[in-house]
Amino acid sequence: MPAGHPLLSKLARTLVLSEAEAEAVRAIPVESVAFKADQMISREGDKHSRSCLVMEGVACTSKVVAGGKRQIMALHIRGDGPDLHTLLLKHLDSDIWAVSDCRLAFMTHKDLRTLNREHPRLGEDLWRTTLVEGAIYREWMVNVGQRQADSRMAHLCCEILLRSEEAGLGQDGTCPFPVTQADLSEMTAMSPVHVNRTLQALREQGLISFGKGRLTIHNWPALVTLADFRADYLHLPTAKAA
Amino acid sequence: MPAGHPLLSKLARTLVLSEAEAEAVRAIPVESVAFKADQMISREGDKHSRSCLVMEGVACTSKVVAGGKRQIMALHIRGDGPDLHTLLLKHLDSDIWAVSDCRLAFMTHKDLRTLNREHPRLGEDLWRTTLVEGAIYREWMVNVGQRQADSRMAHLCCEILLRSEEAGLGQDGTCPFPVTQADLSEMTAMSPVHVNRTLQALREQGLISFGKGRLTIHNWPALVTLADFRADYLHLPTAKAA
DNA sequence: CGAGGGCACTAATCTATGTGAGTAACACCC
DNA sequence: GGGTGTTACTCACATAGATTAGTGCCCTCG
Repeated sequence: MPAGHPLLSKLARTLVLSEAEAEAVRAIPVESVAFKADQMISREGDKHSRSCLVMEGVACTSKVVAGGKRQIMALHIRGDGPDLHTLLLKHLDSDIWAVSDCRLAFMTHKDLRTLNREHPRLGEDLWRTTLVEGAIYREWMVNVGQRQADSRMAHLCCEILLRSEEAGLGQDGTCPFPVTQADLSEMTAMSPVHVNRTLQALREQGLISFGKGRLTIHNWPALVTLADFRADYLHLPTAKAA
Repeated sequence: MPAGHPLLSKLARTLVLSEAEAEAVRAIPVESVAFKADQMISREGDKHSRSCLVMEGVACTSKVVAGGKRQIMALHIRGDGPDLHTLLLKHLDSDIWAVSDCRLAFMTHKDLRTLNREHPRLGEDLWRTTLVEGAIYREWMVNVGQRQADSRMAHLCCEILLRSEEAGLGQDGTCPFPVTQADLSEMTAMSPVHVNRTLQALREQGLISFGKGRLTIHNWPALVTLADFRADYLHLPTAKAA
């Protein structure tokens, strides 16, 4: 995250802050913590007194089922709040992991509640953020439940690029995407082998390249068509449509 | 919904309201509208100036993908707010349908915003509601992505019973569940044929009965085990554990 | 600079679940 | 009270994708 308070950068994406509001945000102390790839950040059942914002790298929310299989339900990039909901929900119902090396900014619930009380407009934007997350969950469910492997993977790529651009991380059809094929398999609910086949198919069609922690989309319109992608569910302020 | 203001009954599930709070809620005008089974309630892209609460029957949130296949992402029973998020999100990103005949209570965003402003504690509970919904989306994603057909169906049954009990609709292992097998197939992302096979297997094992708009669970512990069901994600105030 | 560990990738085989094409049992309606 | 629509249910067969068991390429670290 560029210099400045991480929460400030996040809010400034959708809001124009008054000086008083900006000051209130800057007053919130932040502890920045680094995590290595595949390190657990929080565990299901944890009771939190702080929430965090992703500053660098990629984190995820996941769950493991009885048989040991794991589903990644959400990917968190710069500006996302993986556990904002613990502000109001007593315990965490999923695990949170670092997917790549990453750095998180922790703020206390107490401070966030005070902000919410004294600057309801900002609290509302935080609430809005959690609602957009919900919209993304819905779309991922559609993806996992109904789309074929190639569309499914294509859809994920479209989303990642748009969200990265929104976070100021990507442009011109390319963005950082430091995840392994095994990670992709847990996001898309396919086997790692099939992820590999599918990526190759997309590559051979000249739609994307993926590797070395980076995703590049070569033919956005074709990918969007294959993916059956409509960006409305991301509720982006900047309406990059086609 | 029993007599009284629908929003009042909903909030009273988790909160003890002061007389002033209760009065503020009762002051909100409600329009009650009936829908027939399979009638669309709202369409993707709609811009709302009102939100609703389910009073009777079952509604769902769903999306249709390019090939025409449909995923039901959420089921809404008495007390649920299928489109509460339109309070802060400009447009709807999914369709909302009546699954069975149902009755909804509509309130204007204006009134809800006023309530939120003047009684932040109540607004917070509404926010909390949307966060629980998010937790349910996460669990459904795990269900659709990782669990086998029988566990998947079992998990859905466990959730429905617990949520129905919480809504005051079911008890002693039985609750109304007015959905068809085709509906179930769209919730679980399996084919209708396979839903039928799976239900029969669960019946033969003496775990559940389902039919005539009603679900009965005969062996809760066994079903919970098969389903790999842990209720924590529902964030119920009454902690019915095992 | 050589060894070990990830990770991408491949190939052969298997299986859970989908598909298509029906029949049977009701419920509603004219 | 027979026609029509809806839902449950069956069977035979097809297939997308899982599984298992690898190989080989880097990168890193000692």
